[in-house]
Amino acid sequence: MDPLSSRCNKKDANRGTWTAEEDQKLAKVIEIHGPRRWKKVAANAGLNRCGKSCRLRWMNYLRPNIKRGNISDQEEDLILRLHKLLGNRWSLIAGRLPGRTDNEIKNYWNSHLSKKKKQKQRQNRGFIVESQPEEAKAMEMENMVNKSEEGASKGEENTQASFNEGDFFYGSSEGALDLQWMGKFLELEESWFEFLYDK
DNA sequence: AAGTATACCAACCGCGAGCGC
DNA sequence: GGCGCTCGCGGTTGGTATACT
Repeated sequence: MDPLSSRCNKKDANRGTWTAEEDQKLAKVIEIHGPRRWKKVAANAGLNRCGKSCRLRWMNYLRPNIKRGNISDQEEDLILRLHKLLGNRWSLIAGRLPGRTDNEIKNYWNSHLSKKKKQKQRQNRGFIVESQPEEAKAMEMENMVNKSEEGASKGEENTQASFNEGDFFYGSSEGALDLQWMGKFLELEESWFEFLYDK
C-alpha cells in the first residue's frame, strides 16, 4: 500500500507537533538533498516521521519565504476575490498570495471568512438588527461572495467548475505576483463573471 | 481562581493524478 | 496495461490559547 498517499503506516512514528530539533534535522537534509523523495528525506534526517508528514511540515512551515503572521486587509480582499473565482482550490489561491500556504489560507477561510459569511446571512434574515461599524467591511465583502453565488446558481454549472484556471493565470505557482496588479486583474475578472452570470 | 466555551491553527487523513518500470 | 511510488490537494481532527462566566 502506498506509504504516502494513505495514512502513515509506521506504527511507532512520531505524531503531533514538530519540535525545534526535528525542524532542524529536516531542514538540514532538505538543504542537501532537496525537497523530494520524502520517504528518503525522513530516513536520512533520522526522523521517526513518515515522508508525508515531513513534506507537510516543509511546505507549511520550513519552506523559505513563508510569510507568517496576520493576513493583511489587502490579502483578505484578494482571498475573497480568488475564492469567488476559484472556489475551494486553496493551492491555486495560495499560489497568488506570495508567502502564504494553502493550509494557512484554508484555515483563515474556515475560521474568519466563512464565519463572516454566516453572520451576513443571519443579518439578511433579520437576526441582527444593526451592524457594528467594524463589520461593515466584512459585510461588503460578503455581499461580493453572495452575489457571486447567486450568479453562479443561475447557470448550469457553478463558477468553480466552469473554467480552467489556466485560461486566466500564468506564471509559476511560486511566482510572487504583485498584489496590486492582481487586484486590478481580478476587477476585470469580476466584470467578466458579472457579464456571464448576471446579465 | 476555576471551569467551560470558543477560536485558531498545525497536523493528519484519504483520495486521485502523474510518472517510471 | 498494471503496479508501485511519489506528490499534491482538500477536508477534517485535535491540541492549545484565549475569552467568557
